[in-house]
This record gives sequence, structure tokens and C-alpha cells, in this order.
Amino acid sequence: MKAANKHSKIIQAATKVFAKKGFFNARISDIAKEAKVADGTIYLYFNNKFDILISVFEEEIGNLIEQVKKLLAKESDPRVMLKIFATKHLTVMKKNKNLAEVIQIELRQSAKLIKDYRNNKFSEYVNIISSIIKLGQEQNIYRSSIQPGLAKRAFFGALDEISRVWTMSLDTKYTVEDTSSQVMEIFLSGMLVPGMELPE
Amino acid sequence: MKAANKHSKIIQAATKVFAKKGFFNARISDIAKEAKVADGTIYLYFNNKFDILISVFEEEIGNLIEQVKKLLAKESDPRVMLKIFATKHLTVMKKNKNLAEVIQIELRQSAKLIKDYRNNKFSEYVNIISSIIKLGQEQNIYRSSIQPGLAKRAFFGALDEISRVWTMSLDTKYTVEDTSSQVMEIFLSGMLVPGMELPE
Amino acid sequence: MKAANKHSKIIQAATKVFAKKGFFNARISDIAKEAKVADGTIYLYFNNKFDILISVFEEEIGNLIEQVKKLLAKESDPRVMLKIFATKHLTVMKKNKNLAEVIQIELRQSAKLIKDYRNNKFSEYVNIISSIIKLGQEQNIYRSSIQPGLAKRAFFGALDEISRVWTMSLDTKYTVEDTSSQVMEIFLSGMLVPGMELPE
Amino acid sequence: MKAANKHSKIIQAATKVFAKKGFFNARISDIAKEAKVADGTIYLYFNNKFDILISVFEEEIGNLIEQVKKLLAKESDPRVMLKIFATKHLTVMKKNKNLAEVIQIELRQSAKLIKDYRNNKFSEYVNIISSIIKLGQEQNIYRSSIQPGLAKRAFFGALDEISRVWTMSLDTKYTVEDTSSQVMEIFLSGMLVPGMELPE
DNA sequence: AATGAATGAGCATTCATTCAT
DNA sequence: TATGAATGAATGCTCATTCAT
Repeated sequence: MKAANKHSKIIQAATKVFAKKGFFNARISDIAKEAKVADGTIYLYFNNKFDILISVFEEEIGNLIEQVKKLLAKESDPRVMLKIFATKHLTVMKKNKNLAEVIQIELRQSAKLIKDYRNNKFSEYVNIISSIIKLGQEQNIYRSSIQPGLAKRAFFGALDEISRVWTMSLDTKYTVEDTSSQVMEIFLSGMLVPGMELPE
Repeated sequence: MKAANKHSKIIQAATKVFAKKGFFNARISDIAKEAKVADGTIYLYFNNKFDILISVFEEEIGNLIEQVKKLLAKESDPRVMLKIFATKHLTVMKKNKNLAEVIQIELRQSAKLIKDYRNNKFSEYVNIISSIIKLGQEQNIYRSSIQPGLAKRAFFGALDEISRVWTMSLDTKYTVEDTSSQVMEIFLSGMLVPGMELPE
Repeated sequence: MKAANKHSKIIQAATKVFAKKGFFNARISDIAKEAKVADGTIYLYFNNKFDILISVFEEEIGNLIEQVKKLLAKESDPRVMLKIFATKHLTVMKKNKNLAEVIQIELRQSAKLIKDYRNNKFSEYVNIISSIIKLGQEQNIYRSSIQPGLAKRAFFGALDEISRVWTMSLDTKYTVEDTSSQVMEIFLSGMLVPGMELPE
Repeated sequence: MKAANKHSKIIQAATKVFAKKGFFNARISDIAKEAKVADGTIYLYFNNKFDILISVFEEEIGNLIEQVKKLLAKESDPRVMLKIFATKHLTVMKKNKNLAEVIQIELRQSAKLIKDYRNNKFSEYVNIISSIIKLGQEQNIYRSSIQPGLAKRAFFGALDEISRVWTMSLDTKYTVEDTSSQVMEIFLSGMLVPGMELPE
């Protein structure tokens, strides 16, 4: 078997095991067994357990970025672009619960563990949101009062929290499409009844 | 020393230690040292390490709920109420980074660890949001098309993600008031320029 | 059980296990079992495996130094003093093969492992020899041409190599008394037939 | 490359690595890298790691024996012969610290590991000393009271301990010639001032 | 109630050895 | 012969929990 295959197999296995048990409760032997390799083999491809976690992020989020960017390239309306992002994110997270959990739980955990590790891929992913917002502001579609740096976090946080609940339960009450539309309505038009003013 | 005192002291210590090191990297002896009691003493008040974590949530979030509810009791405009929630949440999280981290990181981790554990306090806290939304819908201030169950998550997720970034960095770029206003603008009026329609 | 007891028990056990298996082949669990304590208990008294080895030296050689010094205090003739040293060393090494092996084998090994570790007790022990030689030189009993720093090593090396062979085999061909006398004859009068000159 | 070459290359590499790191800390991969062969190749020439150690002894000490015997063949005075042995031993050990360490440390370690292994080459080497002593006794140059079996060990032990210290430090206080002369003076004439008697 | 010494199960990692190529 | 990727047994050390005092 080629090295690339085995590296990838271990990443796949680790994503599954981390999602199921969490990083700290995951055993190297669990990952090895899942990947159908010997424990020692893992150390031919990764420096240590934590390195596996980092690699899982980089790889999985890297894929996600690629897919999202490809979808966005076909669209020019910043309103639609944001919806594409939301729908894609929710779709992937609903389908790939392993990845969803790893992002939601381990990503946070990891950031504390190694201060050095700059989660570049993750930042890159979230920054897609702010670049869409900026684009919309240039086209006078999004208000100039919106701060892209805060709005991207609010938008991502909203999607993340929703998909978090999905991973916890088997909540199928809301479809991706419904949820996505609802989030878009909130973020684009807000929750106020038309004509209703902001307080103060 | 009264038992209540010691129980509380351990909770305080644990909140601090969990926030600093994370649940898995925190040692019972760390908590004991921080609380200035013997290791064994902790087991007179808690069943096990995880039980401490649960208790930290219950206590800290319980306090938060109490404070928020007290503030909301004085207000009747659902728009202002939501802003009060946002401002209070962000204020507490910015001030008490220990609690912020425990909520953001450990809460997520814990849910996986014990399926049995119903995070009632946490649910109760988030449900404050949906009850405000429902109230606003009854008063025809919030659109009836908004689904409170989804919107509460989007709203909480937005606040949570923003405060998450605050705990990670020493990001003081945005004040609580600015941030709160920005989030309120997004959630109440959306990001679209007035008159601009939703796509499709 | 008092701490002092347990510390000592572990030292005793470690001496036995190191002697039997060698440092690298000795398992912490072997020592724990021999000392009738739990594995973890060992780490309450020692920092790590190597620390145990160092402690074995310090303790065992410390005892030896004490005994030798007590014996020497009663004697003033540097010729007899050297014989006392030789006899005591050989006696102890023949009786306590564990200690003998630890000194001969592990002492050497250890020196390589930690450059920092100054084997003070061991140096102190060997320096007893050179101080006797210096004393003899002052009394014009030992030639002034003898360099105490080299002679102490030659003398100790001779005793050590002889006792090394004793630990390897069950060699009882030579008694301690015979051996000691023989070594003394060599070191005091040399091997030459009286009147025979040094070459060159 | 011829097999003989590779076998020899591995021996050379192993001597170097064992000396530097010690047998237990030496890795097969270290030796392989040093010998510029693949790890697996080593197992075409040696049964296992320990077998390499044995082979290092056999080869290196074999060379030493050969050289010493060649030097001794030219000399007939047992006093000079012993000095030749001492000088040659010290010279080689000072020059080839790798070999010195391997002899001093690993030789001892190994004896414990395989009881079966008869260290023939090493015995042969040390027996050169006793055969010189016997020769001197026949020529009435060495006292008949000297027991060659004990004296050889005392003599070798003296040389070994001195060279041990050399390998540990960068001790250049004593030259080989000074040291050799000093050892010869001690072993041939003893340490007593002429006319001074043995005690008792 | 409080202590903290003692316990021992549990795991990341290493490395001698094998074997398919 | 030679390679080096793969194996998996082996172990020092940690730390949550217990319990004699």
C-alpha cells in the first residue's frame, strides 16, 4: 500500500474515533484498529497523538474550503453566496457528523493546548464569510454599518451552534433547506416585523 | 468551616482550574491545592472528577440565569430584552473568562461523555432567548415566520462564537456595547440595505 | 508504615533487582513487587527510575564509607590501614554480591547517562585510598614517587576486578584473607624478587 | 560490495555507536545509519542486537591480542613484557575510547545477559598477563609467592580502572608513559620505601 | 470531617525484528 | 543481497480514587 493511502486511512480513522470518543478518550490503538494498521505504523506518519488531531483539521477543513470555494465561484450575488455557504456548511455537518464534532469540540480544545498552532485552515474557512460580506458592502447590498469581522463570527457561530445540536441528538425536526432559509432570513432581514424600528 | 463553604470553595477552584487547563488536563490535586483542601476531601463533596464539572456548570450557569432573569423582569419590550440578554452574556463572558471557557469548551466535551446528563441549566439558559422571541411574536414585533427553536440557537451561537474568540485572544478591538449593538442590528434588522430584497 | 521505612525498603529491593537483572532490564514493577509496594508508590519517593539507581549508590556506598572509616579510625599504620581497606572491601563485596554488581556494572553505566551526576559518594570512597597513601608518604613509609591519584585507581581497580570475577562465578578458590594478603604484598612490595631491579 | 566488507563495516559502526550511547541506548537504526546500510541488512549478518555486541568484542579484542602478542614476541624480559602490555593497553584505550568504553561497560553488562557466552577472547587477553608472570617466576624474577591468577586480575583491574577514568573525563593530566611507569613501579617494586617491611 | 499516603489500572510511544518487494 | 515499511510487544510513569488514621 502506498504511503499516501495509509496516511489518509489513518486520518479517516482518527476523524471517526475522535468524533466518537473525543480526543482525550481516544486511544492510539483505537485509531490503529479502525485504520487496520499496527499501533506503531501511526508513528511513521505522525509525530504524536496531537499531531494526528491537527492533521485531521487541516485535511478535512481543507476539503471543505475547496468545495465551498468551487460553489461560490459560480455565483456573484452576495446574498446568494452567503446562502450557499450556509447550506453547504449545514449539509456537510449533517452528513459528516464526525467532522462536525471534531470541528466543534476538538478544535476548541486544541486551541488551548498549543498556543503556537495557528489554525490557518479554520481561519481561512471563516474568512470566506467576511469576504462575502465585504463584497456585498461594495455592491451596496449589505449595510456599511455591518462590521465584517464581527458578523462573520455571528454567522459562523449561528451555523455552528445549530449543527452542534444536530450532532448531539438525532434531531431531524429541521431540514437543511429550512434551517438554511431561516438563518438567511434572520441574517439578511432580521427578526423584526417590517417597519418595526430598532429600540433606542 | 461549614460544609457549604467548602463545597463552594471547591467549585470556585475547579472553575478556575478547568478554565486554565481544560477538564482532561486538570488534576484533582490541582483543584485541591487551589481550594486549599486535601485531595481526599474533594471526594466528600463530589462523587468523581466529572461530577465536579457538572456542578460547576449547574452553579455558574444557575447564577447567570438568576441575574439575567432579574434584569429581564424590569423590561417588557422584546427588542430591548434581547439586547439585555446579549449584553449581559457578553459582559459576563468577557469579565469571567474562566466561566466562558468552561461553557464553551467543557460543556461541549461533557455532553459526549455522559449521554445521561441532561444539561438542564444550560437548556434553561438558552430557552430564555426563545421565550423572548415568542413574546415578541405575540406582540407582533418579531415576524411569525421566525422559528424560535432555531433562532435561539442562532442567537446564542453568535454570542458564543464571539465570546469564544475573546477568551482565546486578548482581543479588545470591540467593546461589549459595540458588539452587542452590532449583534442586535444583525438579528433585528438583518444585514441588507433597507429596501433590498431577499434572493429568490 | 513510616516513610523512612518505605524509602529504605525500595532501595533494598532496587539493589537486589538491579543486581540480578541490570538497570536496563530491571522493571519498575519488579522493584515494586520486591519491595511489596505498588508501582506508583515508588514515585512518591523517587523522581524516576534513574533516580532510584543513584539513590542506591548513595545509600549503599554511604554505609560502606561509614564502616570503613570507623575501622580505619582505630589504626595508624598506613600499611595496615590499606590492608583494612582491602579486606573490608573484599569482604563486603563477597558477602553482598548485589551491591558488588551494582557498583561494578551500574556505576559505570550511569556515569555515561548523566554527565551532571557527580558521583560524590563513590569519589569519597576511592579517595580514602589516596588519603592513606598520602599519610604514608608523610610518614616516609610510602615512596614519595608514588602518585596518590594514580595509585588509588590502580588499587581500587585491582580490588574491583577481583571482586567482579567473584560475582560472576561462584569462585571460592581464594579466600578474602588470602586475596587481601596477596594484593597487599603486590602493592606494598611489588612482584619482584627482592634485590631484583626495575627494567631500564 | 563484498560481504566481508559489510560485516566489518557494521562492526565498526556498532563499536562507535555502543561506545557513544551504550548498548541499551543504542538503536539498530543508529548502527545501520552509521554503517550506511538498511536496518534489515544488519540481520543478514547478525542474529540479533546482542550478537553484534559479542562480535564487536571478538573482533576488537582479537585485534588487540594480535598486536600485543606481536610486540611481546620481540621481548624476553618478563619485567619489560609486563610494561609492554601495560603501555599497549593504555595507549589503545586512550586512543580508541570507543573500544575502551565497550570493554569497560558493555563487557560487564553482557556477562550477565548471557550466561552461556564464554568470553573467550577476553579471557585470552587477560591470560597474557598471567603467562608473563609465570614466565617471570620460572626465571626467578617474580616471587613465587605471587599467585598469577590473582595478580593478573589485580594488574588488569588497575589498568582498566585508570583507563576508565580517562574515558569519562578528558583527563590528560597523566601521559600514557607516566602512567605506565607508575603502574610498573607499583606492581614491580610496590609502594613501600626500600627497607620498609610488610606489616604483621 | 479531613487528611494525604498508597494504590494500580491505564496508555503513548519506542524499537528490535520481520518480510514483501 | 538489500531494502525499509510495517509490526506489536513491552514499559515508565500518571493520576483518579480509596482508606487507615
